[in-house]
Amino acid sequence: MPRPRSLTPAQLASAALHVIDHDGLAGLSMRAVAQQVGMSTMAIYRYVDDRDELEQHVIELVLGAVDTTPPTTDRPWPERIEIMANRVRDIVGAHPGVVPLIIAHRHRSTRLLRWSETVVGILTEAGLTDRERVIGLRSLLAYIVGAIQLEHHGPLAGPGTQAIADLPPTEFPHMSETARHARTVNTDEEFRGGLTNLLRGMTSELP
Amino acid sequence: MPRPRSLTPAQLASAALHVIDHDGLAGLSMRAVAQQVGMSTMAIYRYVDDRDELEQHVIELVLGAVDTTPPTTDRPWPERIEIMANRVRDIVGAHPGVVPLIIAHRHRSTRLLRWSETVVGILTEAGLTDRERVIGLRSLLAYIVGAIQLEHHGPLAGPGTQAIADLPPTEFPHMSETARHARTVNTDEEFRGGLTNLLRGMTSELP
DNA sequence: CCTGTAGGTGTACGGCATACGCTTAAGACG
DNA sequence: CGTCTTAAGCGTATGCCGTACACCTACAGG
Repeated sequence: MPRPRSLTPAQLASAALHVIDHDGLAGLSMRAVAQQVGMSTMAIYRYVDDRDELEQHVIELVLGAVDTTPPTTDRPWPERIEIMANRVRDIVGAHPGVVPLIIAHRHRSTRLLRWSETVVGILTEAGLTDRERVIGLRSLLAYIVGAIQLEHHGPLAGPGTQAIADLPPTEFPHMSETARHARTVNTDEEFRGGLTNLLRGMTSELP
Repeated sequence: MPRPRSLTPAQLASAALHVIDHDGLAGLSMRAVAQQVGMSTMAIYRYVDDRDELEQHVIELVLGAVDTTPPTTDRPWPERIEIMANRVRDIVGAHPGVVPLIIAHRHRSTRLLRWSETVVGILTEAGLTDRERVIGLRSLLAYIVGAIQLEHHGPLAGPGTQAIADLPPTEFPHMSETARHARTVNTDEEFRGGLTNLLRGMTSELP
């Protein structure tokens, strides 16, 4: 009976994500999204209650692309966890601006819960105790979230490294030395290296 | 010759921190800080160029309380790293609102650089290679930053756990099971557990 | 006491989220 | 085909925000 909507919710979320990818999270505003979809600012409010809800749709759009099905069980479990971690990093890394949104809205994302479900499943198969699973899931999340943020907010291998390399070597001997080597470690190796350490620590708890 | 300032920069930063502790990072505004110090909004600009600089002063105030001197060397190096990590967590955890600021301004904080200098020093004494030190420092930072954020933005042991425990057990069997046990792991144990795993992984790289 | 300088203030502008009320497009029904 | 109903979409206004700019003024040096 009434006038039909001219936009799907997915189109709206996609427009908001486009704004973020293009102008960063700081560029995200109801006005900018409205312009992106070619509507007035207030028209957006026919689709979402407020900005917060728009953000939720954006992260659901992004995380919706993460494959949450368990990897094949013919590999050792740390490798399977690594696959799960990389799936998140690959998707989220393509949209670094949304990282703060994911942290803020994380407990409301069914997609992330499903990812966690799969991860805990792998940890259970691996034989970890209840307590070890709690700590394992949390520390994986903490590491992944922290690593993605640091990577996309001035990576150590990047312009930040230059600033560190320029530190007075007398006051910061180790840091200026480390910065020299940091350039030779790319971000993939860095992420993988830290994750491997974390997993190795979890493994060594086992009998 | 001119009129003297009626505020020290430290007093200003402290006022801003008070606002953050009281109303969260979202409550931080030039107007709010001005009211806190009993001055007009624009008076703040006699002390800082812009909001960004005010934020830098806040994190320097917070991180300034972190002891960056190397711990006594009579303990094994992973314990010394743990001491360093706990020093940051204790201070920053008391002001969770500033965590996003620390991430944003981290490469400009001399205090955090000094902390890193000490940590890398310990890793060097431990015998890690250049490459391992780069990865070690970065993964420690990533873990600490991520863990503090998760902890103060809906901890798994806390109200967020209830939401997870209420998930349909048929769809999320592992998560609802894990949530039941999560309540018995307090945040200190959680942080310590993940850190221990990470350090164990780094240790096992050694000969 | 006078005066130059910098500290502090008031006002104003453009941008933000969003409440509210209006106009209008278009499917449903006669 | 005409009309009616209902939500879609829009314009305006309010109260936040950071901050530019012009102004007044307290005070240390002379």
